[in-house]
Order: sequence, then C-alpha cells, then structure tokens
Amino acid sequence: MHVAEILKRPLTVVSAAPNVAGMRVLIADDHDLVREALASFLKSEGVAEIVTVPTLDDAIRAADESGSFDLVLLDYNMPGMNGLEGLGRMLAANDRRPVAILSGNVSKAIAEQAIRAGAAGFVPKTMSSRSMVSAVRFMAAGEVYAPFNILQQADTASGNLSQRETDVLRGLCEGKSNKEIARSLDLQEVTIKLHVKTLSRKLNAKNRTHAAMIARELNLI
Amino acid sequence: MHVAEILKRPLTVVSAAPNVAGMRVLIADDHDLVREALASFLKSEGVAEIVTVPTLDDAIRAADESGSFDLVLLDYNMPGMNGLEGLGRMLAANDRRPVAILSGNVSKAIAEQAIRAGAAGFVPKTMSSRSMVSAVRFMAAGEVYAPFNILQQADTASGNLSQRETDVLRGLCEGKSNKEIARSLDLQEVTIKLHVKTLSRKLNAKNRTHAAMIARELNLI
DNA sequence: GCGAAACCTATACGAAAGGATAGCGGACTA
DNA sequence: TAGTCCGCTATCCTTTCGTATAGGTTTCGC
Repeated sequence: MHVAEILKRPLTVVSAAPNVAGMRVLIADDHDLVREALASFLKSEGVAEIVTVPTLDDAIRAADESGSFDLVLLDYNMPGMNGLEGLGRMLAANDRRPVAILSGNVSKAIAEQAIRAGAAGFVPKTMSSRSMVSAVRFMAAGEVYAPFNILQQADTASGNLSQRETDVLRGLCEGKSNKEIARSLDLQEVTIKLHVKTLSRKLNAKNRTHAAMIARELNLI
Repeated sequence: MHVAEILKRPLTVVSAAPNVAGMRVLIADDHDLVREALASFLKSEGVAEIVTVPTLDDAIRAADESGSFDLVLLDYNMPGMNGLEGLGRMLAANDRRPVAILSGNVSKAIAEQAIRAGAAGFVPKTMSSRSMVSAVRFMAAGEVYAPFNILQQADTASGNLSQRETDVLRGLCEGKSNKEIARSLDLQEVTIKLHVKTLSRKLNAKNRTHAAMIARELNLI
C-alpha cells in the first residue's frame, strides 16, 4: 500500500476540533510512565481535558460514561487489544470519532493495517513529544496521520504476502499444524503446505518455526 | 528463584551516591517519549546531570567519553541490546557501577536473568514516575531493586526450564532443526528431541513452533 | 552409600512437514 | 480471444518431528 492509497481512504470528519483549547483526549496505555508523559505534555499545550486509562476496557468504559472524545490514543500492546480488534471496539465506543494507534514498535505492517481498519493515525513511541503534540492536533482535526519515514520503509516482506498466506502465517504463529490450519480455513492440507513453502521463501525462513518467529519479529501479524 | 536468593547476590557498591543532588544518570531508550519523560521527572527531582541516548552504542560511548554514571537505565528492547548481552557491555563501560534494566514487558524471567547478570535492578515501564524516581534513588545508592509483585509472579514456566532446555529453546527460536541444534550444542539429535518434548510439555506448547512463540511471548529467551 | 534429579544416548515407529511436479478454474489484461 | 497470473488441489517421495521405551552417567543432598 502506498501513501497515495492510504490518503484515498474516505475520511468521515464527524466533528472538527480546530483549537486545542477545548479538546478532550483519552489516552489508553498500560505503561504508567507513557501515560503520565503524554498527559503532561498535552496538558502543557493547553488541552482542556485528558483522561488516562491502563486498559482497553477502561477506555471503552470512559467513552461510554463521559461521552466521545475528540481523540483517543490506543496503545497497540495493551491488555484487551489483541491486535487491531480493540481498535474496532474503541471506534464504536467513540461514535466513530478519531481513534489513533500508539505503538512501541515502528512497523509499517501495523501502521498500514491500523489505518485500513479506520484508525485516525499511527503514532510510534519513538517520536518526540513535540512531534507527538503536532500529530495529536492533526488527528483531532479529522486528518489521517502516519509518519512519512515509516510508510517509506521497504516492503521487506509484508506487502508481498497474499491474503491467504497471511492467514496461514497467522495459524503458524498460533502453533497450529497444517491440518488444523486447513480445517480453520476450510482448505486442503496440501494447500496449506504450499502456502507455508511459498510464504517461507518470501520471508527467507528456513521452516515454519522460523517463519513464525520472523513474522513476530516484523510484527506482520 | 526467590526474593531471598536474589538478595543473596553479593553487592559491590563501588561508590555510594546518597544525595540525589550531585547524581549523574544515563538513560538509554529508543523511545523519545520515554526518554523525555524520565529525564523531565528526574530533573524535577533535582538530579544534577541527565544524559539521554537512543541506542546502546551511544550509551557506551557516553560512558567512555564523559566517565561513569551513578546509574544507567537501559531499555531491554533497544537497538544493540540483544537480550542481556548489552547489559554486560554497559556494566564494563560504566566501571561496574549500577546499571539497571528498563522494560516494557513485565516479565519475571527477564527480571531474574537481569539481576543474575549483574543488573542493579529491573524497572518496568508500567511503574508510575513517582515509584520510578524512588527506584532510581535506591539503585544509585548501590541497592538492588526489583518490584515485589513481579518476583511474586507464579513460575508459569521459566524457572522450571533447565539450562539445556533453555539452550535448545534458543535454537528453536532461531528456527533451527533438531540436527542443527544438536551440532551447535555438540549433542545427538535424539537428545534434542527429548529436550524439545519435555520443554514443550513444561511450556504447555503443542509443538516446537508453539514453544518458540510462547518463549517469545514470555520473553524467556 | 543412597535416592533424586538432571543430563545424555540408543532403537524404533507413526505422524507431520517439506519439496517437486502437474493439472484445474477464475480473473484480469493485451 | 488468447495469454497469464493466482489460488487451489492432487500425487509422490524424502526428511524431519514427535513419542515411547530403555538404558546409561554425573551431581547433589541426606
């Protein structure tokens, strides 16, 4: 997926929040340190209300109880998220208003998937607080944010994998046998073998275990 | 390993740094946000000099050029660290003075290994800045710090693995075949098979791939 | 010295994975 | 419409894995 394609994604700006002053922001991260840091930086920028929570469930509850936020920042690795499933739940809880993914690992794969899944942006924790504040402002205004350098990353492997191959790879990462993967995808075992072989070649993996580890390493799943 | 055993580790207090005022602290983390947050919190506590760097190599260079620090905080997941190997290098560069491990994942396994390897402590990022500051002060004074609740975690798996099993597990995580692992450990293939079986049982893994993924998940390697 | 535990080896067999080759049908395009 | 790419299936064969059973050694504490 190229930058152009990402930007083609239809934007539904439910409500613009141009000035930082009146903004309500929800930060969900299980790292106390990160929560405090983000909150204090945004506070010093004049964000009106900042709510911080340590889990996805708390985040959803917060949106349910106190109404939707101008922007929600969700940590990718956080209790309850499992992958991007949590993103969908949070989007629903926030009335489809901007929800962005915060992540410790800079991964093009995750960034692309997140934005495809409706995220308002992808914010790596390797960013400085200054850039972070800019991104927050940008996303709260209804724009889609993703660091340019991440999108520029070479497609080492991810983009090359077909949908089926990705499905099979997910099965590998769960430690399933070919037979089990075949059953869950309603395919024949031989087909799975073929996919495992081709996907391993694409990832430069020696075998299924190696492929699974590489997938983990690159955050392909 | 129990708390008592950890505390039995001989402490070599090269130089005590009782008052925070004159302290020099080095923070190495590839997350800009975390660096800035830690630095600002410690600064507000009156730490005299704080140096922050984004990689292990930069950290070692900093210690080489400007002399050893009263405390070094090393992110476990950071370019150049690979596991606890970086800890050893940093300890050498810092004249064996306190070096602590900072980690995003709360893992008893890592905490134990780190302290066994000579770390001044294990600080999870889930800690609040207040606790973090206390821990920093504690470790800079030559004490060994580890959150009690982490050490209390059940030995789901880690402690149960023998040395050999850990070696084999490392091979699994590199995607090696039994034969390759056998060669690298100078053992017979059958022996590796045995270890893979027992280690998989201990980890509740269905097969080698599953075992490798679980090991990654729990940061056993 | 004895038991316990961790470690290593051997043989053997069924299950699973890996690899090669070939054929089929749908989709997309020149 | 023919060519081509892609995904799925099939057959065949070799290698590797997983498991079981049956030993053996060393090390440690009691």
